[in-house]
Amino acid sequence: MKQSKLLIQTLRETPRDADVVSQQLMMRAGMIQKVAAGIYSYLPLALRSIRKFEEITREELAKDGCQELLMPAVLPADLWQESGRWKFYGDELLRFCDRKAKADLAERRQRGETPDERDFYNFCLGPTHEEVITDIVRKNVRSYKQLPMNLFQIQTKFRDERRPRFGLMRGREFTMKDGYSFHADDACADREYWAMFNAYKRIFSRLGVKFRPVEADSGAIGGSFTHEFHVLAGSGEDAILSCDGCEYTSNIEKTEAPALHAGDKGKAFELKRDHFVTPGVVGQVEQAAGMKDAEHDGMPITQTSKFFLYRATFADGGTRLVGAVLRGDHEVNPVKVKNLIGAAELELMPLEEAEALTGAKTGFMGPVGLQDVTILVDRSLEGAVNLTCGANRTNYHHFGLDPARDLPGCTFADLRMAAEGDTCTRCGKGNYQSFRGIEVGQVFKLGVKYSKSMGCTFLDEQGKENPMVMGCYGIGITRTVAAAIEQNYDADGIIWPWPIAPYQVHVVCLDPGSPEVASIASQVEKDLEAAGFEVLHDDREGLSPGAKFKDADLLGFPLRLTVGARGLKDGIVELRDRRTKEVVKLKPETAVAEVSVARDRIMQELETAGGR
RNA sequence: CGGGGCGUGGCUCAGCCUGGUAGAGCGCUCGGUUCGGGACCGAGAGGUCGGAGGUUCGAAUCCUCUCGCCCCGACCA
Repeated sequence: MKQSKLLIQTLRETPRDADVVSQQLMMRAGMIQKVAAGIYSYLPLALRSIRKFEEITREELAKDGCQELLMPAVLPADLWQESGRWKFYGDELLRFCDRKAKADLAERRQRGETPDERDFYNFCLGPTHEEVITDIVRKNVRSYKQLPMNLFQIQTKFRDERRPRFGLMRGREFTMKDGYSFHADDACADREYWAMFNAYKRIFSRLGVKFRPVEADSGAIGGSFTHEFHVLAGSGEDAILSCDGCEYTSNIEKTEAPALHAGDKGKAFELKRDHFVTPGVVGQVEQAAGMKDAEHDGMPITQTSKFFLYRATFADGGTRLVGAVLRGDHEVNPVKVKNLIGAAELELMPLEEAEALTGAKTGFMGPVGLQDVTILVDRSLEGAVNLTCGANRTNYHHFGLDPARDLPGCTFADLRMAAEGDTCTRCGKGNYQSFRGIEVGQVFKLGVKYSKSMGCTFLDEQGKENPMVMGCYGIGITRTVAAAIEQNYDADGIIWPWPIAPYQVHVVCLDPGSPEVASIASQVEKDLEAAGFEVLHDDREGLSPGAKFKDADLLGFPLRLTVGARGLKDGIVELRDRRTKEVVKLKPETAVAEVSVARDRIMQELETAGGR
């Protein structure tokens, strides 16, 4: 491909509205162009990478017998009502109405009525396709003999994100591989789950990025278990903890926190209800230092406690107040609190309300004596005595708290945000290490949630009707391509992993005005293409060598082959590795052989550097 | 949705406070000199200053409303 004919405009400066590296580089490299917030055109270079990753995905899924199909992006409301999600999905579901519903709406308005327009929405843009696939399967599959079945599609999805950002990483429109499996029983669904887990490991390994499968939170009503696949990158939005002694790797939202020693486990004092006057003491550090009496001159921070008030909302619409008690230097993990009580939503109580409820300013709230509040205590405080806590009276703290004694009916559980350095709860030997990750895939055991609500059943060997057990498996295709850049770039531009590079070799001709040089460059281009390499030939005239090199670095193809009059005087061209910047001088006739050697070396490095 | 910021040639920005001929750099076109890490000279093309209304003799500039975009928070491939 001749670069002079390629649709591309590189930018020297970073567009102002690009905020993450992948977006900045893709825009500067002329790969994507923004059309609206979170909505992008994929220009030729970007599309090549996207297609390559799709192909890797297809090939690996085919090995597990998955079948590709394609469902519509525009979906009728009926199906979503059947699963119940029309009501619960929220504003991320972009809903609209067709001409018939519009006419109905207009007619009602004509009659002087003021109907709610939302009641007339009868279509949506699909953010995910459980409903449609379940509908297809229930219509076409009736017998256990046809199961299991694993179906997938690669399709443009739309989610009306509250805040689209980060370019392709969190767009509103994006390309996703979504797969769904159907099974006669749980055991079979579990086997498929692990088959997909392994397929995903193969897919991301082939991609050539560092990644981790991590145990994730499946939510209170979610399936029984789930793994997320994360590309490791400093700019990732998710925190991951990974044990350095075993395989346990999990999203910090879910990571089990070990119980740590807390408080004084010796002789218990009475809860001193006469309060310690602690004016101006809000933080735990001051609280610990401020606890003084005849026998104590301050305390360790591990003997203080902190308290959070939440309002939990349940699926049935009911609400409940929940108080969480943790050691003073620990962080609360709201996801654990939410899952423990089985809430659908959990929100930190607004400060004014919490102050009204407890009768104390922030910093002086505590769990003792609160009515109608479910009290949860982190398990690190189990057995602890002589803790301090807010006294629910401004400028006062209690001293001598024993949760088991002073908080009747409280529940001890793991409420804490695990932290780097904590001892692993699985092996008990290693310590957690922390990483940042970009979630690019998820495998999820759905169970019978959709098959039950939508009547997706089969006849078993006894002729008895059963709901199918389902699993679902997603990969954010466009996000993954962006994530690969987030992980692989330098000050000069992108460093493409070989398997998804738009082109593999960039032939840069420095003197296209010279017929001899131009013809050798074209010959090298032809030779490489004939050998199966994908080549972009920078044949543009009138640009200085520096400008061409800058562009080549920005585009970031793995290998650059420089063809210039200077080198050809000595009969050589130069092959440069984008990542290592190493240069090999070679004769043009040996280009194919040398490029092959370089490719083999790069692929070898990818294999050793990948995920585990 | 709450809080903050920004909309001026394709890109980055100045001009706005204090109203009076719409600017610079990059990119693009043409000519010339250059030519191994974003060269130089000259000549060009390209903008209803996000939109609507208002104040004024006169608005990119002041006022009102609106739309879009970006950042920070609660949600997610």
